[in-house]
Amino acid sequence: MPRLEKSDLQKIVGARIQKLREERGFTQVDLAGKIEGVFDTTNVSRLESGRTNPTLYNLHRIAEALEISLSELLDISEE
Amino acid sequence: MPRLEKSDLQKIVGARIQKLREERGFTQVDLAGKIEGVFDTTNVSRLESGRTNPTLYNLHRIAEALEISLSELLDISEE
DNA sequence: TTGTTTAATGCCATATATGGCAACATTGAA
DNA sequence: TTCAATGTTGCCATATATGGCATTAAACAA
Repeated sequence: MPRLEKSDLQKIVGARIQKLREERGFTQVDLAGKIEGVFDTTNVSRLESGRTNPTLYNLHRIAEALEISLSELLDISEE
Repeated sequence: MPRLEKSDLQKIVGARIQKLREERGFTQVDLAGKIEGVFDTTNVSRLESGRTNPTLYNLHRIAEALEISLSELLDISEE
């Protein structure tokens, strides 16, 4: 399969975050609230829709809030 | 174990990149050259030393260059 | 209908990741 | 010694992630 472009990677990871969030019955506001420290709900929406290129630390904080490891959050081998 | 702070996470991931790079016998210049597109060697040094908070796409490109999955690159369960 | 919840989006300001280059120190080979 | 290779750091400019807020729209309930 071809190289994953930046925007495609963002979309895949964003869709994965959304799927994991919905599986837990969280709204975007819920998720932002569970994330350690400051995290704007606007950012949840942007990340889930793949509009931005998230940082390591934010991915880590999202994984924490979803109670999953960073490695599992970024396991996109099924995509 | 306590929450991982931002700078600690950066250091752990940076050390992991360095370890994987050295296992492959690459210099920082080699690694930067193997990364798809533009990637400055200065950035390799900064990321390995944990001074910056890398983005998803750059972590993906580094994983590609190291011929490892993104998920494996970020598997820090041993740290 | 009206009101609420949820999510997306536009805008702006700020913080910071990165590119790029120069300077420097260290190491080891010639 | 001199030279090259390697890595770090400081600096600056640019790109972009994020915070924060307002607006909009859809879905649904009262």
